[in-house]
Amino acid sequence: MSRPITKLDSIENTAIRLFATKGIKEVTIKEIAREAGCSEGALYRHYTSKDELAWELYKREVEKLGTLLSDILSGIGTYSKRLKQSIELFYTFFDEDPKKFTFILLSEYNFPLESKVDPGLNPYNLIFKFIEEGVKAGEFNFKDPILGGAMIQGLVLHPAKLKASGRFEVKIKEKIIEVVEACLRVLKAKKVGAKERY
Amino acid sequence: MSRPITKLDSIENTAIRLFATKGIKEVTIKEIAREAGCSEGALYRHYTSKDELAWELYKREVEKLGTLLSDILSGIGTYSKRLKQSIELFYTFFDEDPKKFTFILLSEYNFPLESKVDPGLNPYNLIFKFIEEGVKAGEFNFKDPILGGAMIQGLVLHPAKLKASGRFEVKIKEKIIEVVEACLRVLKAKKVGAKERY
Amino acid sequence: MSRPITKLDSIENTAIRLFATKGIKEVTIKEIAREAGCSEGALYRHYTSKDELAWELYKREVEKLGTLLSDILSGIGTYSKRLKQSIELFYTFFDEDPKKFTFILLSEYNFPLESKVDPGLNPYNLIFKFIEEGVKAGEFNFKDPILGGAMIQGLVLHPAKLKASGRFEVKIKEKIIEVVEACLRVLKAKKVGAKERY
Amino acid sequence: MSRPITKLDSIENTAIRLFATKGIKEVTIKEIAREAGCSEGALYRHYTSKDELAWELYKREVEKLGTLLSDILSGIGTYSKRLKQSIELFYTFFDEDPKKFTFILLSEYNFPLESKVDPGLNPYNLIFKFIEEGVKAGEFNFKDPILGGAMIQGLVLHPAKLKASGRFEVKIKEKIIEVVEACLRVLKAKKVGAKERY
DNA sequence: TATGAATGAGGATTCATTCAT
DNA sequence: GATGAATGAATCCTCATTCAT
Repeated sequence: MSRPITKLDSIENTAIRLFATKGIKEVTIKEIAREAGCSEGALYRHYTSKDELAWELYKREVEKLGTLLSDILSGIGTYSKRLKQSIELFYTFFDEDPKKFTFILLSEYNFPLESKVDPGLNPYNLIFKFIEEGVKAGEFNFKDPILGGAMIQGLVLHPAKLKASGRFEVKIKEKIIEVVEACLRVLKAKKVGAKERY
Repeated sequence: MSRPITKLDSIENTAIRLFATKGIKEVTIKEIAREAGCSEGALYRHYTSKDELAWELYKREVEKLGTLLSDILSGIGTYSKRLKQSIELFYTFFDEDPKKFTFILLSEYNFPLESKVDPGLNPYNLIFKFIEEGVKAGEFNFKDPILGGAMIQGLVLHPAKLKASGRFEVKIKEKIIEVVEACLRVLKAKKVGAKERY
Repeated sequence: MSRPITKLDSIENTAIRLFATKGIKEVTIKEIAREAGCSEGALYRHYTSKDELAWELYKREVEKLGTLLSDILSGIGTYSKRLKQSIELFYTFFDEDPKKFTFILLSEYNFPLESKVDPGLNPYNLIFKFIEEGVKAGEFNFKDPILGGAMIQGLVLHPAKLKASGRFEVKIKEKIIEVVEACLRVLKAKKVGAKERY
Repeated sequence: MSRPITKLDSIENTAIRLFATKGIKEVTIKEIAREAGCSEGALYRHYTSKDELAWELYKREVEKLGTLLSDILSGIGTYSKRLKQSIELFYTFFDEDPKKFTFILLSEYNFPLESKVDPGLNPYNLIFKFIEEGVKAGEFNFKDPILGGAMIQGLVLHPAKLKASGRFEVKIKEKIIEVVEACLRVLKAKKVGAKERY
């Protein structure tokens, strides 16, 4: 299903792997063509430029993730349960290809501001909306849902990013429970008196 | 105080601003020279290459932040208090120059692996060590301090990063209390039964 | 036969002509490209750098000459005869392209010391070996064959070099007999009493 | 006498040493200034450009050698004796500074054709004239004195050049007698029958 | 007068893109 | 359609020369 079947698949798999591993600027058309086993000119049959190629592949992967995420977040069950399923999704995605994961989740800034992923499939948007709904539904207890969403995103993604960069040696999937618990503490816990805290 | 005073200051301020805004690869020597109001050759009086320029500026800024952070984390008071002060530091630093902040905290991967910031001033290292100590001291209650550190880092930095990218419209400093509380919930809260959670 | 046939031939003929005429450092890639009627980038399809281009052309020409010389020197006939044939070879080679001739025979010092022509095709080496053999065989009568070889080399090449530099107006091939005779006098003549000489 | 006394001397000695060792193009003004212990600007007080500096130093050294050579060649004694003295002069000059020697005697082609050493002090010219006179005087027996001069020049200089390039391991001064004898054989010996030769 | 920072034209090289085959 | 040689603009960097101090 995810194996290269056509020549186009092969090009795209090669390209996204290279982009994710080395960064867009560091990958040359020649290199993609060589590793994909096609000519340089062939790439221009499907994409009008290297930048478009990078953007389209990025967008597709983001939206692929966004589709899965959307299915989970709009599913049934408590918000907490769906949050947990989302984190499992992220970390599964991460384990399949850590470099690609960070490319997808951390390189939006590589593209021009006018390039936009479908907002209904933008993982960040989806999480914001989800947290907001959870708060409205009374399951999450958080004053500023946007801030909450941002924090949850960082809390979940940063350990993966550190691992991908080689600075954090763990099996990321073994940490799912702890990460989920941390999220829920952030989102659900009753306020504690300031005195108690410091 | 933060205004360019000498020509070298001007070059460096310009360069780091451009690097932070567009990414290192996207900035040309010509562009730095033009915006700094000097010749291209002048850059090579102080730095042997564009890459060295980028690395030195990056390293300097990281270590500047690391020094301040180290002072706070090794200071007196409870771990919670010092954590709060650290977050205030980050968000102050962020407000001074949001683009620079994300450049400093998110671009280590732009540099060759052998380039290393002084480990005693590496903000990530410092936070890991601090959380670990807090756990040992019994003030933080967390099984895996490395994971805890990674989550805290993401939780604090991601809202700032989103703001810098224009996707999150808040005054980041107004959120300090909420962010601190979230961190403490992650690090201190008693375990809750699984049943209660989902 | 010596006309450019392919584009690569044209590049190489142009390059070696320019290198020989002006010196490697004085020739620019732009200039080679313009005179060869191709783009600058085209040069890099065949050679990884200007220096490699220069070295490869130099090496090829030296070894071409070395091959012909080797055939002659290892041929049949007296040493004197083979010496004569060698000088005919040099001067024929010279007449084809005087600038190239001096480039080949006088520019070894332009290249890094670790760059080495195949020693079995190095004209200087070949001549040294030949003179040494001629002395051993008793046909040449010379105490120090290395010195003898060096003198013979200078004696033969210097007239050509002067002519190439425009300071010596003769048909170099018309001088073959005189040059051969001079060589043989150096290599064969009985010693003369010192008194008689001065 | 040849020690640096003034700052200008120091600059010039440094410059010619560097030019002779590395080649003109490979030497930078900065390098000369640094090694001579003066500023870059200072060089322009005495010379209008680097090329002029190189040319003036070259010219001076050639003419210095030319002056000594002229004294010898126009001196008294047989032509053979004066030839011997000339060779002693060359090899003494060589031993003092082999790199400079080759620079002086083999780099005329580095300069524009319109740059000319005083013809009365040009070593090549002097030798040509000397051989010609020796032939006219009946002491040398050579049909084409220009060719003879060219051969003698090569015969004498080439061993030195090889030594300077590291390809010929001898004490060059110990070879004076053999070189002189070789020259005289070239210039004086009676013709030998062709039959006898080959 | 001496300095050396600053200049900027010029050089080698890269690489996205085109297009003849 | 597919190829990959050719293009040449754009990039980093060098260094002779100038000139403010």
